[in-house]
Amino acid sequence: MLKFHNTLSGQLEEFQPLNGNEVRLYVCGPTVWSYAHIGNFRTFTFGDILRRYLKFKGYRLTHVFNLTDVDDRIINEAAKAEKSIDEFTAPFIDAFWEDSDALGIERPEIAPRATHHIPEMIRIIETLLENGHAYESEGSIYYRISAFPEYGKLSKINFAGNISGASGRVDTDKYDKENAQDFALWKFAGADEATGWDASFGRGRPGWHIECSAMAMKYLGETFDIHAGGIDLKFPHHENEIAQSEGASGKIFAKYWLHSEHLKVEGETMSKSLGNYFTFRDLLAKGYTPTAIRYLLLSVPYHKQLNFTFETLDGAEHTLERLRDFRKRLNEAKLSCGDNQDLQKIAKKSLSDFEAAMDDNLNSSVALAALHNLVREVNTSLANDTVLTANRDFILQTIDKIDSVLGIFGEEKEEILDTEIESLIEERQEARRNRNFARSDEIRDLLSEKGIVLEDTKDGVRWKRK
RNA sequence: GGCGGCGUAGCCAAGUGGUAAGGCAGAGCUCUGCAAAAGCUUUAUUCAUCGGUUCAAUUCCGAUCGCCGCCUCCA
Repeated sequence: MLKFHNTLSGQLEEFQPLNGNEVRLYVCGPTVWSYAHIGNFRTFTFGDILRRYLKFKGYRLTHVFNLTDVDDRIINEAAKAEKSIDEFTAPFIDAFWEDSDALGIERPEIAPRATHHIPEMIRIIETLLENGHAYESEGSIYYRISAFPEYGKLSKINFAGNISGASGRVDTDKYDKENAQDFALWKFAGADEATGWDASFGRGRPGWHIECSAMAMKYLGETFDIHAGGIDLKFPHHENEIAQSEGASGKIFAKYWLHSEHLKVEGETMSKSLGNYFTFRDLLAKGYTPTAIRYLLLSVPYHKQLNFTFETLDGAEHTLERLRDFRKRLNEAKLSCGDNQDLQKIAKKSLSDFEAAMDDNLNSSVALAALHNLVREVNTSLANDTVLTANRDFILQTIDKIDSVLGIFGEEKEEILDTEIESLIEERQEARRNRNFARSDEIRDLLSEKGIVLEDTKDGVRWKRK
């Protein structure tokens, strides 16, 4: 039975879709004003695990993942670069999908962009103006918190206990708002401003939160199943999405709210000033592989902070090598016909352990442990020659099922060596048969320089790339 | 000032009122002509500290120390 920790209730809840076997999922995507960092990708990897696990459970999925391609930062940066918004964001959008694909993050069914949904946002704002949930002030449109008594139900923020502007970010004098907590739905844009859209209530640009309300409701309906995103979006972004959407529709916006915790780097907040800020691309440039990064990102349950360290990332590289070696070895092993019932049981248990772990609010740590236990057991059996042909098929199927969610094994590709290397390996085997170890060691060193590692096993020589 | 989370072996970590998953690193072993690689085994009398509740606490309660986050830029 699949259970999620629902931020809305603050409790672990059994997951029950609103409509039969169909799940409608919205995950907040990136603001495409620069390259996404590994913290961003922790959340997006979580979204991917959520998506894949829902499919694993047999649900039919509509997954919407937005790209925020308009906000003040983008407008300013684009202006600085003397580019249009589209020109400015295009390379970052391309880069984002490139990174995302490399990390094995499945493409969502729908990936809408804010700039393509301005009319939808305008319509919601019109509705909110009509029903008294919004008001105009100095050309901008604000949401009237006092018209939505449930405001705060997601983040559970006690506004009474707060010092106004405790974070130093609230500039209450800047806008003429009825209430300091009221937030902008539409920001006035004067005729001199390059970026603006015309609306019945005046020219301007959308506030940050309205895009998600508009795109979620357009593609998933006024009420849908799951809304997910990073913990920092809980307030104000998601709180405001709820206020806007429910204020306009009068219906519950999303049934389950899932939030992923942040990652830290070497125990500290990731920040540019600390010099521990890494984009996905930074890590690739350091020689790390996308799957190891993915492994690290999913090795800790999404709802707990993850401490990213390079020691762990090095470890993840090795762990993945072990997993891939395992699958390859199992595939290539010379087995006798038959079916070892003990091993079948072990494989079945691993799969059920995996599922039980994921059912428990996506506990990926325990899910990985189930996989590792299977690998260890089968390795032992391989060494004892107790793996039989039927076991291999079943174990490989089990691995495939688990990996349909984790996505860490990668494609099993037939690697081909060039003939020069192949003949060197053959020459070394010949030298070894003739006990010409000087020559065989020489060849081994030569191959090592070429990045080929040899493994002398009792079944012959195996090779792999470093 | 308000609110939330965390502190488990060298590192990353899961976890539960009944005595500590998993991965990496380390060590030992197997294999090997020797290596390497690979595989296996092993690694916390103990879960920040101090009290309390309990037959029993890492797990519940309280205090203390330390770390992280949110309180209208944020994944």
